[in-house]
Amino acid sequence: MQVLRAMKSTSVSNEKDRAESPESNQSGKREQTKLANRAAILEAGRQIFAELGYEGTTVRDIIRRTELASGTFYNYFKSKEEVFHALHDDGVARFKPLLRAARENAGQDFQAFMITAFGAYFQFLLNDQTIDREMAAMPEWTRVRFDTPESLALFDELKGDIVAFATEFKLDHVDPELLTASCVGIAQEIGDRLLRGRIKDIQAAARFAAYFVLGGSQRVQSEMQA
Amino acid sequence: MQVLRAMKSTSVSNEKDRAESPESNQSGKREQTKLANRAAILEAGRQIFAELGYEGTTVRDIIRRTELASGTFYNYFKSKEEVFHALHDDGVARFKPLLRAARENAGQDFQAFMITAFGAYFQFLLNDQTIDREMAAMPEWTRVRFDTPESLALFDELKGDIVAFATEFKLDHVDPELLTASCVGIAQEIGDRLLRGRIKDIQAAARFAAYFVLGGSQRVQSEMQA
DNA sequence: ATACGATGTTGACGCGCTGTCAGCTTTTCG
DNA sequence: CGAAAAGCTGACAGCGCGTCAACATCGTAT
Repeated sequence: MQVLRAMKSTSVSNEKDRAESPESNQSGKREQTKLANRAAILEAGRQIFAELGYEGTTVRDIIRRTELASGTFYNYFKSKEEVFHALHDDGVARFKPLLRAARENAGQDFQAFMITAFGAYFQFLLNDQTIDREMAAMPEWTRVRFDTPESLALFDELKGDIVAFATEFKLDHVDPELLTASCVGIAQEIGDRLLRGRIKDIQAAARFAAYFVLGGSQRVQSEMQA
Repeated sequence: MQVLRAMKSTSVSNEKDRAESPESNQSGKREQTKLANRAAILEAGRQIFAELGYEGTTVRDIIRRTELASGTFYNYFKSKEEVFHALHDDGVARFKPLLRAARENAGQDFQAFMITAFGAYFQFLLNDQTIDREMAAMPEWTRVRFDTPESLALFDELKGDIVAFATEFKLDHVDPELLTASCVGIAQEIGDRLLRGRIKDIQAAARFAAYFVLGGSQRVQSEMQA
């Protein structure tokens, strides 16, 4: 059963919409169903992953929480991995503007950028319904990490920002690759501890990370040029 | 077929060993077989994981590369996950003495400790036959990360060392939890890039990381007490 | 309104993996 | 040597996987 049929009973919108706004979005019934099905699978996936963990969930678990037949799943995703990637990319996409805002607001102030960026990341991790948040909360020993193209694009953007600031501040002996890697590593590891409650104070963590990176960069610069 | 039987044909040692050294190690035939079987499974696991990736391998793949029957696997491990953990822990156990050596040799020199420790880690990652090395080389988007008790013990040991140095150097406003997290994050992220060839120079990377941590800690100390 | 192709859904199917267990072989020990 | 213990073996039931022929629904031309 397509999910649209199930929703019809509770939903007020129907064919009239199409009559009133004939060329609004893709609002053929077919398109609507596709969107609804995809959304249903993603939502079911989010729930099941949170309950069973990545390893523990099966495509069947996901589809079972849905009104769809098992075969339908494969019209939308190749595997549970692809579902997870989509969920993950959602999170990345929601975070991206926050990073951009941090850069806009910081102007030429490297320190402000770092504090805002780390703060935004930690805040985002803890508050936003990102799939990674759910997963990190699980007490598993075997974790999964995702490097989707979307993630990598975010890293690249971050690297661009960092290079710009590094140039501005004459950090010409600081390898941007290493610097970006360090920032990412720090963010991930501290973020992980925040999610597990080993660390509590987000603002303190953000300031720590920011000062750490600033001090680290400068020290590397002075040591490396010697 | 137990692997011992297979080895017998090429192995010279046999019952005589037991007669000659009756109470050497656990050298009952039974004990020997158990050791050999376990080792065979681990070795097969190492190969298969490297070939198929963590997600891609099945218990059957592992056991098939062995002369054992499928049921026997479960006398030794509960799942492929447990095999992987054992392999991972092997690596951790081999690295531990290197970290200890770094601390011994450094004496009171925090900088020397950091350079040696990071260097040892990167060297170890690239040279030692650790299972993680094999896996990171694979071009997957979905990675797996392991926090075994063994890993966590290593982190704790590292944290102890770091706290000792932090105390020595009056870094009393630097949260040890955050500092350790940062060191681990930096090591992991740079290590990852080394494994994938995005970064080449191990020594430069080690110095970068060490100076970064030193400078970072000091900056945090001075900012936080203000 | 009707009919017809296009599009998407359904669920049963064959295959392979999982973990178990009764039966058997090998080792240990008296 | 013989009996008991240990542990190996492979068949088995259960389940998840991805596919696909049959079917239902939608879009569109007449």
